[in-house]
Amino acid sequence: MPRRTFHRAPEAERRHDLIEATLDCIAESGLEGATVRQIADRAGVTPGLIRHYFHSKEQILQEAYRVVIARLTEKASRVAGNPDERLREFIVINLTEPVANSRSLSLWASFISRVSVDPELAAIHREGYLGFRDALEALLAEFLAARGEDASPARCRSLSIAINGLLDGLWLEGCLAGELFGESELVSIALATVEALLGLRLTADSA
Amino acid sequence: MPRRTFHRAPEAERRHDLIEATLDCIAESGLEGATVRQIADRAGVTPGLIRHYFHSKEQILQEAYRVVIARLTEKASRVAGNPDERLREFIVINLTEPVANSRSLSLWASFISRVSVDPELAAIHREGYLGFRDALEALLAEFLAARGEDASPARCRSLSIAINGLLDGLWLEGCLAGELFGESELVSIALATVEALLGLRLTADSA
DNA sequence: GAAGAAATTATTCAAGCGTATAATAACGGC
DNA sequence: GCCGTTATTATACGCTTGAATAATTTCTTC
Repeated sequence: MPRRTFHRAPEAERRHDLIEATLDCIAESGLEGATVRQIADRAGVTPGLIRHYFHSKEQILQEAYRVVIARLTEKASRVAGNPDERLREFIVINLTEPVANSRSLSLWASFISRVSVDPELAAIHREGYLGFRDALEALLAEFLAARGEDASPARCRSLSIAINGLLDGLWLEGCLAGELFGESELVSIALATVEALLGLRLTADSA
Repeated sequence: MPRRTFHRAPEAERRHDLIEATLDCIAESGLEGATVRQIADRAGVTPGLIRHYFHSKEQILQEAYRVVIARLTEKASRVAGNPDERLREFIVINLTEPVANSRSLSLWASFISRVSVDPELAAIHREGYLGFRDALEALLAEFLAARGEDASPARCRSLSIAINGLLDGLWLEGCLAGELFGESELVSIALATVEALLGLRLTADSA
């Protein structure tokens, strides 16, 4: 019985493939479906190889979580334009594809359920979360200042907590049961709510 | 070696104890920590007994999820008083103990991550979720009507989606990192946001 | 093209899993 | 106070899990 043939891949590529395979497994059948054997299978390698690149299964899960968080936050950190457009864009991005879809939620929820158990995951989580809220707070401060409104730290903090909560909640609902909402209904609701909260219009064309 | 002694418990009590033990295990170490043996251990019985009361491990998890959802929603469904007070109370309840704490989140997140995998859990979830949103929508309609405001179905729907999202998100943040927020800070923020959204004050003393 | 390094496979292990079945002890009815 | 019912324990089975180790193939370098 001949050994199966294989090719040696660059370390970065192999690690990337293994993490992608891990995410696929989790998205498809949850954390308990992400066994070393399943992951290896999907990546087209044998189980032993995983432990050649990662100390343990825990470690590959941690690195996979970093990737998930990065994808959930990177898009939003790259908004461009004037303060109006940036704030508006931030809201839209977080409530539409590819940030908002059922796969994202599956991944997020799977990891969240381990955050309270695994301190390492908790650290990764907090870092991503605080970064997200800080970005939103900066956006708000900038926006309010440009409009000549009160941009005091206390107010920005309150507003960013509220808007962050709103976005989280709507994102969750949209991912969980997107078919219950009309096309871009959640985006409209989010924009209207933020406008009511700020007492200002978010013009789409304020260039 | 003598057999260990035991006492025969009424069916309802034993089922209740087994489900509580299941929730304890999940809250403490996640779904993968809730093994038949661990659950039995914590309930002070032997593993075999679990299958005397539940067809399978899947079934005990489903019933445990029903309990979790019931606890997250039952408190809010029992608000009393005039429309003002009821809406206000609904908000407060959902952002304070015992609905909002890290244990609730652990349980919720553990199950949510299985909702996309197990159709039976998905059904249980949807039922609880829709009930919650309907309750909120009814509360809103009542409140707006009492104030003589526009209480059209379309408006109530939009508002309830927004407020539901806000509450979900703030609940999540509070549970995940309660120490980042001041005492009742999230409640204040939620109330202020809802007031801005409705364009009305939620007086605490409008009896 | 031979040699050496190391990436990859193959195989094995002990532990833990959910489940099944048989033995037994507790309790209610008589 | 015995007796039948059945809740509960005890034991065992087959399977999967994460991990460890040894064998082998690939690729680079000279």
